[in-house]
Amino acid sequence: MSASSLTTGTNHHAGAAFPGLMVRDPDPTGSAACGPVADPLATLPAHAMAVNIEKEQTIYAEGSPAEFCYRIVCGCVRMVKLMEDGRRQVLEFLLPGDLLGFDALGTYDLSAEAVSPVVLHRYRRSVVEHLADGDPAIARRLRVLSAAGLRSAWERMMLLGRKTAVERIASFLLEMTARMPSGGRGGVLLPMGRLDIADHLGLTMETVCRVLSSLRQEGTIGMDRSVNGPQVTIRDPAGLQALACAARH
Amino acid sequence: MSASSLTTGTNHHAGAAFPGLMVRDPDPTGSAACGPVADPLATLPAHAMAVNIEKEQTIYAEGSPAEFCYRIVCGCVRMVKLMEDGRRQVLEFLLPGDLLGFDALGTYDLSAEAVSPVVLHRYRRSVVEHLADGDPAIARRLRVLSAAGLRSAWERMMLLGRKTAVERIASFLLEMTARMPSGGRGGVLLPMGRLDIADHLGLTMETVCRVLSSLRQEGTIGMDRSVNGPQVTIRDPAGLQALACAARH
DNA sequence: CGCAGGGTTGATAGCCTTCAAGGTCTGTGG
DNA sequence: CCACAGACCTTGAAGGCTATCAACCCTGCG
Repeated sequence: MSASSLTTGTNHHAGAAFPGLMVRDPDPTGSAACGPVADPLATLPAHAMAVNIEKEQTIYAEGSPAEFCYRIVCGCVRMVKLMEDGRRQVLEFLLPGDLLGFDALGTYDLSAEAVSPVVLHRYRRSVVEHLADGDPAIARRLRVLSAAGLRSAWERMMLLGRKTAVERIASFLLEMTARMPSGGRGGVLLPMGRLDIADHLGLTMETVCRVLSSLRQEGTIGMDRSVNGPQVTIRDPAGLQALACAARH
Repeated sequence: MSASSLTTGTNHHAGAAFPGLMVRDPDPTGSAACGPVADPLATLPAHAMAVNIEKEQTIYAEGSPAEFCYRIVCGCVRMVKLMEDGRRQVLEFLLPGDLLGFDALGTYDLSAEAVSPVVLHRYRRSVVEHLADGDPAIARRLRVLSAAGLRSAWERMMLLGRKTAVERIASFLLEMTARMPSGGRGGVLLPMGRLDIADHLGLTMETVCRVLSSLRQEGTIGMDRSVNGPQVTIRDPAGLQALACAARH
């Protein structure tokens, strides 16, 4: 939204286009925005190297040295944390335009895995750090990105700590429709499976299924089987919105 | 003058003048640390203004314009998010040495409230931003702080999404003992009430009580009533550690 | 056609919440 | 000194929400 030049082409892989760093970005300049300003990170792509990742493959693993950071060109990535026990938490899903690894600190603290086939631009972290040292605007931009990450983490902590299953699913669907390219109107094509959604929302696969089914029966959403996976359609956005926040009995 | 002047007031681990935005800070210099390096933020206190806050008073409210940021000199602060519904999530507790508001973006996204009487150093955010623009080391330091905040947020999301009540309490006690000044050995004096703990861990007050009671009966912890509140003593750290991670069935 | 993987639905159990009552300590005033 | 109110904490009993276990469906594929 903020960088309109980006969203013009649906599949912005056209070499010249340099999309902004994050899909939703409250304030690209960090403060006192006055009209459309060039993204300080626009020079970054000059240092990029394209990388293709197959579905279900690991981009980087928790604990490994953080040498690179990435920008997603297309596809969907999940950020994962595991317990020895096997329990899993998907901390977030990343979509085209999102950045990953920019906030690493020596080693990665999360694993990054491809939910679908993914195309990335890869940058050397040392290069990015060097650029930031030389340009306060870039440094500021990186701080803004981290701050945005913190905000979304806090929002999700509220979801995990205090919301019911129905509220979590409703919130998730609304968030995804807002972030997905085709999210303008009804349909969302969720690239991730039920288990990924469950591990993202602190639920089980079965509960996710049950809630989705009941939402469909109530007419709040629709579910079809598209060619490349299950498609969810929002039939009653207002209803979903109501469920997402205030749905305690 | 120097950073040490800040920490003198509180018995805080020496050297770590600025333990992460929220918690501990793995690598103060950002990367390639070679021995003890002066904290880039050491010059900050020159711009500080001391502020006293009474117990249960609000330092700043969610949604209000973010004009200031703070460093805690002594006392305990809780960062809170509310739903219209009244449900509450305590996203984190901040202790002496911790920073708050440095990651704000126009407006505060969380409320900051004093759990106990609190003394703060207050900085104007515009000043901090200006300093960061002029000194890459400071800018880098701020990025490291945000990254540390993200890590602790991810850790807590795992806790909220996937851990049982016993595991949450055990994790919480261990984290607090590690962070509290007197945490070297057995006892921790928890400054916050049961309800705050519950809202931090995504539980109810009653569940917190029950789990603490059962831990006491098992001899894992001890509970005494000190002059300024309930005191928890860790009698079996290894046992707690075991409960914190693997306690399913 | 059989198989494998993901998704859906059902029955039961368990963890935690909810509702409720009792307990302990502190401070205040008679 | 004692009574009493109030805040906070603790414990008990019942119920609900979600997990667990299990079966079944559906699609794609060899």
